[in-house]
Amino acid sequence: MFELDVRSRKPIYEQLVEKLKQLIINDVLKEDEKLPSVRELAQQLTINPNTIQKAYRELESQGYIYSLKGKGSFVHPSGKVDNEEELKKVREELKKLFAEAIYLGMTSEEIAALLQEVEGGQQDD
Amino acid sequence: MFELDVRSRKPIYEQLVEKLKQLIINDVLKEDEKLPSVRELAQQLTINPNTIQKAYRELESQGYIYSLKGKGSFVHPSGKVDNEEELKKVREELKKLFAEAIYLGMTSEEIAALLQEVEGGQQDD
DNA sequence: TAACTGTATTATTACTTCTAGTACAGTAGT
DNA sequence: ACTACTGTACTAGAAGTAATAATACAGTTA
Repeated sequence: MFELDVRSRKPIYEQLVEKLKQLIINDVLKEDEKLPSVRELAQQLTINPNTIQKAYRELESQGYIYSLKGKGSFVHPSGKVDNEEELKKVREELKKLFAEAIYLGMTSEEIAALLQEVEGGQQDD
Repeated sequence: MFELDVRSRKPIYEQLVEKLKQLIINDVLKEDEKLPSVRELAQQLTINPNTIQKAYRELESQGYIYSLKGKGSFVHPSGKVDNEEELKKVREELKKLFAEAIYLGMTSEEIAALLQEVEGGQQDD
């Protein structure tokens, strides 16, 4: 499914959250699609089930997946995500990153071009 | 100068790097301005000098400040920062964040508006 | 009932952060 | 030369976090 860098300074469960988020955002994992079970994914990646669960819990609290006891964990339908808290964080991060990009010499045109690139890729894939 | 959240999950030195970066980017700390010495800032914030040094070392490696033995640490002039590695990271982060923002329901117009806002604030303050 | 699912708890190990103390080297003013 | 600043480096230990391991409980499905 994907790889993790165990030697990284970043915690494994954070890497997992990021990777899964990317897969969901880029529609590799479709709406309501079932994710691998905690134990199954743990076996595939040869890491502890508790670590997987921690990542799933985080993803659920951020609104990216939902979990049903006895059934499994599923991708939260994109349109129905209503996470104002998460949106606020993203806006703040965007502002910081814009300031940083400009400081490092990027023009707003370059940045806008990146945005268009990503926007196009969303429908396409 | 600023405050740190010791109870945060984030390492103190990382918080320090972020805060100082913001001050530099937003021109609160001007070009070639002298930063507080390692020991001085440590005393002000009541944290260990080694922690400050770690933050300064990180900021220097990212091109935001430069340090002169016996003299002090200073803000790197913005125009002369040429950190292609850092720029690459920022581009990647921007792409991820754009995808995430769109997924959470932001339109590219909203995102572009944020960019304009930040761009205007750079000259203004 | 059996075999799956998520979830929770406790204990232990491993790793990172942070602190503490010390030391060395360069700069500036006296 | 002396003093008092600067940055930098190193070792050792304490404290906190991440990751593992083992177990248990609850809900679903066939």
